Amino acid sequence: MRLSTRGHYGLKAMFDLAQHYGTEPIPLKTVAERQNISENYLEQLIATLRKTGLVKSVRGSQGGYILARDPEKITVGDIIRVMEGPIAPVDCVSEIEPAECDQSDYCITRSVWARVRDSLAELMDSISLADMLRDADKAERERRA
Amino acid sequence: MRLSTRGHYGLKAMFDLAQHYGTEPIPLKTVAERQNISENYLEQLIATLRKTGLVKSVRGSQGGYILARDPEKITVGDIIRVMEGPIAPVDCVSEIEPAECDQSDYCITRSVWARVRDSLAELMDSISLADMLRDADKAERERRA
DNA sequence: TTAATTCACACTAAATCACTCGGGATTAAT
DNA sequence: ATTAATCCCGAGTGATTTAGTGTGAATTAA
Repeated sequence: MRLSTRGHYGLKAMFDLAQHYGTEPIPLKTVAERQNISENYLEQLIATLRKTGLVKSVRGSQGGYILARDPEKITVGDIIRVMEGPIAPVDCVSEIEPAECDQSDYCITRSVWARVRDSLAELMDSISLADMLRDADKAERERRA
Repeated sequence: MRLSTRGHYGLKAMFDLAQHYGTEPIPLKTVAERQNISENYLEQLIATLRKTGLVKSVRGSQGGYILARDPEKITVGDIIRVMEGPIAPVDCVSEIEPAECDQSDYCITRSVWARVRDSLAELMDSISLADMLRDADKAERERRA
């Protein structure tokens, strides 16, 4: 039950952009340095985020990336689905196009994985980037207190 | 967020043994055929289950495998931890020995994955093989009705 | 014109996955 | 005592995925 670095880094990068939402575009290099991710690799990952409409790019000097919409309207689930594919502990309970399975009618393990899938999806869909910003703020205040 | 076949097949095999708990030992061949898993491969997997004390084996002719304890006392979480390792969407929130991370103090994405881990663990620990047997029973009755 | 940047695409070493295979050890049944 | 059924063990393997690197072209602000 692990995420690959795609999802892991993807969320980090999106959170970084959320922390600078509303300002100038952030160059990838900056995000990569701040989040400690290989720039070349992150370039590939953010291409996915751009193609699926989660971020927008500004080309040329002084360019960079910005969130495509308000942090309130982007959830962890959105990002993970884009970076890792549909939520599916096993193929036969994929959110989209569940794989055929010889015994799907009476397979009880399948229903366990469906519950796991739903629980994962519900949790990840309930956390927005804005929620994370608020948590970061709170943690920051507590650290200073 | 996928399980490998280790966890998937592991649970299937354990559920199969649960369905025959209290009778003679079940030969691996039978489990493999019923669950549609390669016998050679399942042999490897069940070795893990035996070494960690979830099943017991009876060697020799008429031998096979039996659950090491009551289905009520074995949870999906027990099986998945044995087959897939500690629950950990990302290494820095592993249930055991979380990997060091340069920014663990203030990393908000980390706290997201900790919540995901806890939610996964709570759900999987709450489902026992006995629960699954009851569900199977219920489904069976409904199918006949 | 230059420097900073995104964008596209090809490549790759290492790890993991999902097995197969061969053969030895143990034991019930005959 | 022999046979057949079974567990047990370790080695090997092809395919896929992972986590990158590298090269160079296109775009644009300064």
